Amino acid sequence: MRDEQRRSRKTTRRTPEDAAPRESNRVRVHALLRSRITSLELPPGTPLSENELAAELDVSRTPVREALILLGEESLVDIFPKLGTFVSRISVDAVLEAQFMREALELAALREAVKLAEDEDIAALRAILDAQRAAFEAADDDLFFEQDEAFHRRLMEASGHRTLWRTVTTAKAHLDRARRLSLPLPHRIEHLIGEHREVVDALELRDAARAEQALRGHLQGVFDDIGTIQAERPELFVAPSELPPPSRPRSHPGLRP
Amino acid sequence: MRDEQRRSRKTTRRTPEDAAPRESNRVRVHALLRSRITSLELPPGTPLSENELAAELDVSRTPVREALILLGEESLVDIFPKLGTFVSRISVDAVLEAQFMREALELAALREAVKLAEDEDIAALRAILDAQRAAFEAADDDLFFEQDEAFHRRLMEASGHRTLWRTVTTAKAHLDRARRLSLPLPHRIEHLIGEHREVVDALELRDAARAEQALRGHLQGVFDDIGTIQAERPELFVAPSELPPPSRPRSHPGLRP
DNA sequence: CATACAAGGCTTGTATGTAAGAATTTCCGC
DNA sequence: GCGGAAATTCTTACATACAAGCCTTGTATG
Repeated sequence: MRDEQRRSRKTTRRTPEDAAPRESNRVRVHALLRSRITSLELPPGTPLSENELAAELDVSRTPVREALILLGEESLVDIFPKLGTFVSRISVDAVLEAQFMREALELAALREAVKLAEDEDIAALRAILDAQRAAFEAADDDLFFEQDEAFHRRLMEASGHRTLWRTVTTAKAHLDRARRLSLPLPHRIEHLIGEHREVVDALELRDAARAEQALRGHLQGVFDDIGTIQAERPELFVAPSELPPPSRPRSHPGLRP
Repeated sequence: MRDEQRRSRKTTRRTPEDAAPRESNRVRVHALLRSRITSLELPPGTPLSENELAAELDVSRTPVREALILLGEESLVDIFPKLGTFVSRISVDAVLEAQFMREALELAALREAVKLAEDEDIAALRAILDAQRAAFEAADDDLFFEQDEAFHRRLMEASGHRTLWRTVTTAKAHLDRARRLSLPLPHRIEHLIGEHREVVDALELRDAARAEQALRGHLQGVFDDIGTIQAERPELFVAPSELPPPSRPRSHPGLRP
């Protein structure tokens, strides 16, 4: 199984695809697991065994382990030495910090975007808005989330800060997991799109105060939903300053379909 | 951090030493290298070989490698696959982003601290100020830096955001390396202490506007110094959007005394 | 029946071996 | 002397073997 990776290396010639130095297994595994966690395909509490993941993904333990360490650094998994690794439960503390951080960074960027945004930026944002409405009407949750992410990312790019999105992404992870659960509420969705539009409108008019107010309200509104979710799905959360190491179940639900 | 989570198990007995479950080699190596890099003991451009580090630190390559991957994630080292790993040069882009991020987060926290700070917080901050002045008079650069860090950290704690400091720390890393070089300028130092004091004064008076203005000026001033440093020590910097993989020297200067 | 206890199976942490890329050096043909 | 290919030697990426801790569970013993 694992021998397939050894094939096709001795190439003397270089096809255009080869020019891009195939990303490492560690990066791939990290991206894959991250996606599965933030999409709730792997819900909080799920045990993640290095051995099982290595077998499933057909790589050795090494890149899997390295990916898990990185996820642990993002607090997306909890690693208990000699005991096990688990998808982290959603911590109210972590969500609060993430919300604070996101608000501080996105608002600061917005203040600069008001001064710097070009027509091109406005157009790109409006295009994302349209795509998001289309996703809503098609009831495509995944696509809707993608476009939501794209909107905030593009907004930050308009402020000239490109590398900063990475930091926001890390902070967003815990928020996103909770938000996924709130999507079934259909009235929220249309509201979200309207809030996005208001930000763009204010941005186009170079109205810093209004833009800031609109974005702040938007981010706060998203955050408020989380309280509702916690009441409905308490098992996904962990109370502040309490973190019980989950006992190790023999079965690993959710890993194999 | 994540270490104290293992308390309250089925222990029949626990000696005091056992209570602290000896941190892993990976964590130790990571902390050590990070310290050496931010203190400029390992200057930008220094090659870091997994084998050499493992031999020097008397561990295997595995924890060394994992520590390097984490440092790469923080952009403190650049890993070129199959080529080598090097202490990253100071990127003007990265410094700009770090400065922006730090300013956004610390100012947002300060706005909350004005509302929340207790007498105890003010007293702690003033104590740090005294210690910093003492370090200045003793011409102890390392201690001065420690107290500078302690000041900003304590300020953020006063805002109630404890875990956020970790994020700021990551952002600060690049800034700190540059700032280390500017310390020899003695007139700056006294100025810094004065700026710190002004922040505390405004905080005590609950004067949000003045506190914000003082902290913003302080952070900006620190940043301005970096331009001077870059002119004096260009070899430590890398121009924006240019990243030449450094050729691999046969000797590894600076690693062994 | 209850309980102490040891064995086994899981986990992560660490060490080490193997593969393959990239830069330098060497050496051969001319 | 010079050019270029091959050998050398470094590197990281990956695979795997071993060590040590923790939990479950079967079992013997009171």
